Amino acid sequence: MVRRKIEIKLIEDDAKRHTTFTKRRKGLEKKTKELCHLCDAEGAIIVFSRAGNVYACGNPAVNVIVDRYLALAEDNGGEDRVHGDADEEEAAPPLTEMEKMIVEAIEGGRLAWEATVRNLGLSELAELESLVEEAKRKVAARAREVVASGRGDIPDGGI
Amino acid sequence: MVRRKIEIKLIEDDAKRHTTFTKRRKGLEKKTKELCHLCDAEGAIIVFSRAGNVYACGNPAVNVIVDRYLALAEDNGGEDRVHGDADEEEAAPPLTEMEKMIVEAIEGGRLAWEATVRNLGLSELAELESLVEEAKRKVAARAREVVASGRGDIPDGGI
DNA sequence: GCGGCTATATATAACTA
DNA sequence: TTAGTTATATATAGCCG
Repeated sequence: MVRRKIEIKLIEDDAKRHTTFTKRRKGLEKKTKELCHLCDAEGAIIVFSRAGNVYACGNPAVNVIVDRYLALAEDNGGEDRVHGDADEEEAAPPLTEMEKMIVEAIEGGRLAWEATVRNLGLSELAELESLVEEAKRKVAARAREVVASGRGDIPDGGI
Repeated sequence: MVRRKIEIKLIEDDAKRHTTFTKRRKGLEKKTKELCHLCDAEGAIIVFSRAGNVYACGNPAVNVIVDRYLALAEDNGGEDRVHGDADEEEAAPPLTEMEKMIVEAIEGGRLAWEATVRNLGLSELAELESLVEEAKRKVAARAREVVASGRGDIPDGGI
């Protein structure tokens, strides 16, 4: 894909293969997140390297996606590829409203604390309150950092 | 990515969002397969559209990948120890206490304030800061509410 | 082995049929 | 809608430090 086109076949050289694995895996993760953000979708990617290491990332969480997939797969006989097609858009959201809000709040950078907070108990509230305090400090610190560096743009292609 | 750059934010228009979803999903599937072939890896990608439809593909099979993932996740007490996760790598700063606590307090999912904040520009920071402020007020308000009602449990399952 | 740095190969947003 | 087309934005293979 770049300075020279390559065939999609096993890369024999260990070092090269590992480098490619790392780069492409990161690219996949980035694109997975982009898809979720752009389309209000939820997904996860799980990859096992040849060495057996696991790399997974997902929105809202890999476990959530996996569990839901398994639940549906049972109904479908566990096919390699499940389809639901695109005609009946606007079906019931798979996630609860609260989950969606949290996802949006956190992943999308927009907060919907109202609903989130409403579902917390006393202990969680106390904990969360201090966390919010801390979060505020970090945001402020980062803001100063940005101002100090004289830049107001986004450092890298971050999502 | 093309005739005009777009920001990675929810696409409001239904038709456009769906088109993008389809194209990007296919692109992801293609790249997932390429990664597997190039690096002798095994992986799967699972995506739920907003409508709740599932799209999954993997090598050797989604179920195999999913099962192996779950087996590993169990040994590790969840996905916390799994390599890649949300917005940044494990290589980067480890989870802060704040992150861990928020994760626990809210959903058991994951987020990475540190990484998120690090990728924000000035305007986004300003916005986030005010949101954090607001969140703090709401948490406090809710805390008083809970105390007043003499209960510390969760109102109801939904929202 | 990681983090840049290009030069290309791909992916894909907007458009058209 | 569901496909092609095209012009750009991204991803990334091969190198370096």
